[in-house]
Amino acid sequence: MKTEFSPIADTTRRAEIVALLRRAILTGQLEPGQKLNELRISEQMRVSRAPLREAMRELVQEGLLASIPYAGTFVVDVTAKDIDDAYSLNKVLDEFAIERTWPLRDQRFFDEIDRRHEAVKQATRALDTTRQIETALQLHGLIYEWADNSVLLETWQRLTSRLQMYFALHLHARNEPVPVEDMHETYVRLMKGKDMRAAQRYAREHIDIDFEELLAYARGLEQRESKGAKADRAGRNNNG
Amino acid sequence: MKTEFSPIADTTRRAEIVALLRRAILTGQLEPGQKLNELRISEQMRVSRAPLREAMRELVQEGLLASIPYAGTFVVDVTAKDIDDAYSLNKVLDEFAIERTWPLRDQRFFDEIDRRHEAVKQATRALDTTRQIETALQLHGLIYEWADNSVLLETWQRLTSRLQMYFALHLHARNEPVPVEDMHETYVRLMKGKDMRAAQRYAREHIDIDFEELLAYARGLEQRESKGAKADRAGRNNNG
DNA sequence: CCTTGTTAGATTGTCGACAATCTGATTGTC
DNA sequence: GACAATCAGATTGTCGACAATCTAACAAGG
Repeated sequence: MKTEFSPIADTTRRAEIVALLRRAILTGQLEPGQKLNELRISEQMRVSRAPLREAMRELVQEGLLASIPYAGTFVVDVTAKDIDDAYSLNKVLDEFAIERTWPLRDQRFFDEIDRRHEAVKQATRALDTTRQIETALQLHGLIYEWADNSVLLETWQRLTSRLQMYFALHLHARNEPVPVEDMHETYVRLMKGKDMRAAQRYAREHIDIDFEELLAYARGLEQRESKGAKADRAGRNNNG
Repeated sequence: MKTEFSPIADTTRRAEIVALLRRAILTGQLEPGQKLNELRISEQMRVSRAPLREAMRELVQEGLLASIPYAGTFVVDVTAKDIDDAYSLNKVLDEFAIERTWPLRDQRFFDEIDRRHEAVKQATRALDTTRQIETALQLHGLIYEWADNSVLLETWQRLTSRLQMYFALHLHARNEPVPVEDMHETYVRLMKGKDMRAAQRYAREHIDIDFEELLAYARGLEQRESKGAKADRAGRNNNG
């Protein structure tokens, strides 16, 4: 037989802790700048500190946490500039991803983009903001998964996770009804069409719309100078 | 007084272990696919396994190691496609980095680019291949440091470290005299000039030259299927 | 009042030992 | 001889305890 098996699930506590913490950060359960007390968390999770600490090191490298030796590990405090940086880079990467994906589109691609689009619409109807963000990013991520470039995909995933965190926080703070209109209809149609340039152009503008409001919100928070921000700056000194 | 102090050095064993391992991988002391035995390494370094394991988790997220639960942690086995992926992405990023750096160039920039160029020339004269790679990448990295985009810089650093590893391995394997000619003269001149498009164009071609040979070498190794390659594929399953 | 030295408590970093899992050889069965 | 079951050794994952370091409160001195 020629059945395809996907890799088996990670069965280490470490992996589960990583997943738990990541989700907590990305959904805004853990706020930016907040300190993570190892003993407290390990007791809550009924785990020793060893796997917890290893999990935290992973998340530090992933860019979601920042640590200062002997002081603690904190949820990163993303500044408006970080958002802006990610946003401008995203525009460039999108263009590249679409270019690479374009000749590789096939029926499976079309089915998948429809499936993800459907997921967004469903979350929108259900007024589930968190899920809406998640599905929208997954829809957007398809071009990165399809571009057949592992480094590009990895880059986008890193970029994305931090954006998701801020999107979630943003909506959580405003706590207003989700726009019911579907902004992705055009995007999907263009990605299935024949004009690559048009798709690239629209992706750029599409990003603009999504980020505009987020940026304004982030700038509004700029006065706060939490400990997480300091950790973010001090944490990365790989440039010896 | 108004003296500026740089952050104090990390004084944890973990940080030193990370630096040690990273250097060993980037210089080719540790070969791709090689398994890292925790007990053996911890005894050699005279540390316990706890900080060593934490250090290894960091390097896994950094993309230099890959781990399989209960099987081990391995030096990543970069394939020709990985190189190709990184190379094509690098072209896009270079264009972006130059665009962002361009209006920010000042006297300090010119001084710094000269300094780094000088370091390359010195390493070339000294026939120190490892140092030559290191300095060349640092010269190239200036546009990323100057572009004032933290996400971009981070992306480039990740990209770079894997390339450095393979460059080192490549030269180590061939063990032939270093080209004495200076390929960076034109690049530096253009980066100091007034024509941004020309600089971008040259950067593209410059990358082409650097990577051409490396890619051919990597393709030649493609027959080998070591355990590290499997680990590389199995290690990343963040797409739930 | 401000600064400096001291100290107790809390938290992070590290260690050595134990449990869980994998690998490869060995044995027994057909 | 081929194959499955078993077992011993090695290696990774996890635990609980101890050491190193930080923080904040307090006292002493100017």
